[in-house]
Amino acid sequence: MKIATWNVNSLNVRLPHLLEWLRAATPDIVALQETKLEDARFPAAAISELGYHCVYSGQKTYNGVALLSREPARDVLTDIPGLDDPQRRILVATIGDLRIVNLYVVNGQDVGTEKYAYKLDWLKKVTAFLREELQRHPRLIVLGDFNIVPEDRDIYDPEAWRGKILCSEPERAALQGLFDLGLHDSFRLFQAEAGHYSWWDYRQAGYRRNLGLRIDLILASAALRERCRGASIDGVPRGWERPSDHTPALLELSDD
DNA sequence: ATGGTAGGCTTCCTA
Repeated sequence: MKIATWNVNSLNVRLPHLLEWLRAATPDIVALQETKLEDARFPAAAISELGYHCVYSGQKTYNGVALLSREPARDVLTDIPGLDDPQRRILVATIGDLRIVNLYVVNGQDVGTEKYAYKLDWLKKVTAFLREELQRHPRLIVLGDFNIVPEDRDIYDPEAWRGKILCSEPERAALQGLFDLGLHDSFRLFQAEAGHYSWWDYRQAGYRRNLGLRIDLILASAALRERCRGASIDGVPRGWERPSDHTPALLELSDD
């Protein structure tokens, strides 16, 4: 089965891209971020026509997460213990025999700002939740827009970004905290090369110049590691007209 | 140090 994550940067604008990509890529589970839609405006009908069930947690203008799946989602959570957050950034559900956690991690704006402190606090609380969730659900997938560059090989110019937002040591330490729970960056189970990216800034012709970052990740728990068959980034949608600034990341998992 | 582009219901905020 294929599991994917994609920050669509407005599902209202990107719905045609999403539908085209679903037809082409035929994923079984898709986590979306930055839908920027209130739940009443979620385009469930258009998506269900392609054979997907939808659950979503959205808000006007900002944030918003959704899960699309061939099988219906069960035991859905939009809020987690210890994190009282009006921002819609988390969606947890059981799909088949997998527990899925879709995250739109806080961007953090700039190191040292209020939003940066919120990012680190948010990550601390989500990590505590995931530690518990792994006890309840060993077959756990945590995926989404992490807004953290894991390593120097995941960014076009590591020296220019050293210590900056998305690359700072406290952010990388927070991501390492997730790895320490036994969650594996599935892309790196299959690909060691530098130069594979999932996001390019709209500004300064970032995509044309390939000034990319790999910040969209699919983490697989230790119990799922043996079922991982391949991981990839589908760069095609980033090249379409009026694209999201992110492109989808994928994980292929065997059925058992 | 700043600004560049994109999306939203906006005369700026977020990324």
